[in-house]
Amino acid sequence: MQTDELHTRLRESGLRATRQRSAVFGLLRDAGGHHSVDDLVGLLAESGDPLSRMTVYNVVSDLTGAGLLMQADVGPGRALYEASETWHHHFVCRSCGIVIDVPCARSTKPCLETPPGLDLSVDEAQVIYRGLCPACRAGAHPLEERSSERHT
Amino acid sequence: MQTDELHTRLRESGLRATRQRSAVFGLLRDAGGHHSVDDLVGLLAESGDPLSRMTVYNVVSDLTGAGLLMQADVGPGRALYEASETWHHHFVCRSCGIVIDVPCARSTKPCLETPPGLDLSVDEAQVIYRGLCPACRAGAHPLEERSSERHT
DNA sequence: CCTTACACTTGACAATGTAAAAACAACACG
DNA sequence: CGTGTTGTTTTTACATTGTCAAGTGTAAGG
Repeated sequence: MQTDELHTRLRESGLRATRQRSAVFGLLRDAGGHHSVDDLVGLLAESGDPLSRMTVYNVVSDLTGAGLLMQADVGPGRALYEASETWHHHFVCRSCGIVIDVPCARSTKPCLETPPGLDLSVDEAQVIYRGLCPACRAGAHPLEERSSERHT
Repeated sequence: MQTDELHTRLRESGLRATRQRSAVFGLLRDAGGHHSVDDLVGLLAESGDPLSRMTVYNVVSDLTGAGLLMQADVGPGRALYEASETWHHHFVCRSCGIVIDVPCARSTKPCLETPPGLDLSVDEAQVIYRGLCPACRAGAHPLEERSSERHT
């Protein structure tokens, strides 16, 4: 992850290549995973390049609009961002909350269509899988008992 | 939607039948649609039965845990609740933000499985469809221009 | 009725996201 | 290589959403 390559990627996407954008984009690509804005602010401060919270909000918004980042749909609450190249979905553990990427069967978007009869133009369909991760299923993190889930 | 029926539904689900729980449950069933907690607080105040914000948080949490309500996955931000009986997904308009129910092809949960090779026990899969609703596609609400969506 | 466990309320607080204006920097151009 | 324009970053203040803890109230079984 060279500075020059980040610069080029930003310019190619029609954005000005600023130090702050390179820092956020590079961090998300190098660290991988899913990160909230405040998460990124903390990581950047640790790495010796502190950015204001507002700047990180601006940067992730701009980079997401340009397609360089994507917002991970993991339910209500804080927004998570990641730098993956390929479209995929997410598994969220009900017990520990860990987020695990799930490959998408189709490589093109949208990977699912709405049933016929609805006059909706879908350009993207993101799936949230919920359940227990291997560790929690093994009883490693019995933080919350969720017996009596009575969903139909 | 009789008071007695609400009372019975609550008791059947193992919950105490309080005025507040009946009010929230009845409102969501009668009004339909997807509502945030503050939304509900406002509607209840208008209807002459004001409840504290904390109470509404507690009630929707209890009723969701009992399976009487479900949380609608519509992306990061505020949580939305609804009283639908059948499992379904949601379409979210990128322009106006309207949420439209989308029937689920399978009636049993989970309606989607993760690809093989991942050791995950999925009990639920919820899909978020994004795109433009008919009104916005017709140019009725051109609030945001989102040209140059460059997702891979 | 009366008791008791559970629910509701209140007030303060934490976390997350947004708005507006001034200081600053990228980069196209000469 | 300077320089001006335009977009970016920063700061400060604030709005929204959700949580915690302690005290009061009430549903429901005996």
